[in-house]
Amino acid sequence: MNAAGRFARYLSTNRLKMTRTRRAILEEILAIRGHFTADDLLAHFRRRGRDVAPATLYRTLARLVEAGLVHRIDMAKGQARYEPMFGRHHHDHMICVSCGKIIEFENRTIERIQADVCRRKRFTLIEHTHQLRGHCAQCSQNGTPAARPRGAF
Amino acid sequence: MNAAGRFARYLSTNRLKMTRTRRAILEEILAIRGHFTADDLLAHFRRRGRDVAPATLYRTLARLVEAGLVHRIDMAKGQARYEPMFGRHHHDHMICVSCGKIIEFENRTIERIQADVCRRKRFTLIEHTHQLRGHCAQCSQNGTPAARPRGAF
DNA sequence: GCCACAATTGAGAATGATTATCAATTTTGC
DNA sequence: GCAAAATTGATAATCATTCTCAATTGTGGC
Repeated sequence: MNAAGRFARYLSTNRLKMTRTRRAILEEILAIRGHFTADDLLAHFRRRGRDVAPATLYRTLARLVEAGLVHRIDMAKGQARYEPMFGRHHHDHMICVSCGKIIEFENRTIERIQADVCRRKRFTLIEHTHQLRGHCAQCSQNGTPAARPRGAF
Repeated sequence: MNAAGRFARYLSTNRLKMTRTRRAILEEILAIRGHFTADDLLAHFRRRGRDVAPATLYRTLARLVEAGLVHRIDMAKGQARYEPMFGRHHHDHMICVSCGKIIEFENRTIERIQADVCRRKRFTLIEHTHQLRGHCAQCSQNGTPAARPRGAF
């Protein structure tokens, strides 16, 4: 089933409604197709004359995350990032602290070990975050002294 | 060298000063010896009559983190946790979403694969976060329906 | 297709952890 | 002991996100 269909199903299952605004937000996300912030989306809408209230956008993003159609990446500070998860499988992120680029990676072995660790501790895993922060290839090459964290000497 | 000594060294290296307040904060952390929030520390001080301004505490915690003596655990929401790192090596965390308990784990294989992944992508790793969220042994056993995330059906 | 009712929206206020500001105070190298 | 530089604390500011609530919009049942 496509994204809109899955969202519709999720909504009706939870006695929620498929509204014009929700449809528009989902379409916008399909169009962006990368990592984005709530503000990115709001800007897109503003540029197109269609104005969506921040509160509404945040609410809809929360529903999309619940529905499993969008994934939220909590950053240590600043705005959270979101990414569509339509027909994609789980992956984790490397975040460049100088240019902000997000690089995806996935590793089945890590996931497997992680599951083992949980089993051993009788921990029922719901979700996990695995973020690597550092400098991407370009930024390490160019040297970015300004981005070197304080106290790293 | 002990924690106070290492902090003193870090401070003088960076032209910072070892003050009465900083010493008190470090001592308090040594006494707590587990995971704690900034508010936990503030409460401890208040209870003892010694009042420390939140701004000062946050500043000092930042310095301790920079000095590598304390580790900051960024939570998806709410206050950050801190933990002393005096003579401990790196580990990651399982966080119980119903009782808030933090369980530590460490796995050399995961760390090694992680380093491999970075090398392959020419990514210069500075730090990483690996958090597993779910229910701890006690909470899974007791059943905690209230904590079941929305949309998990 | 209409209706009643529950869900949604938007505007704006509120939240809450953390950071910035700045005058008064404390450290420290010399 | 002094001067310069760093720190403190009180308070205001930040800022992403959530809450509130009245007005509007979908929807299941008829």
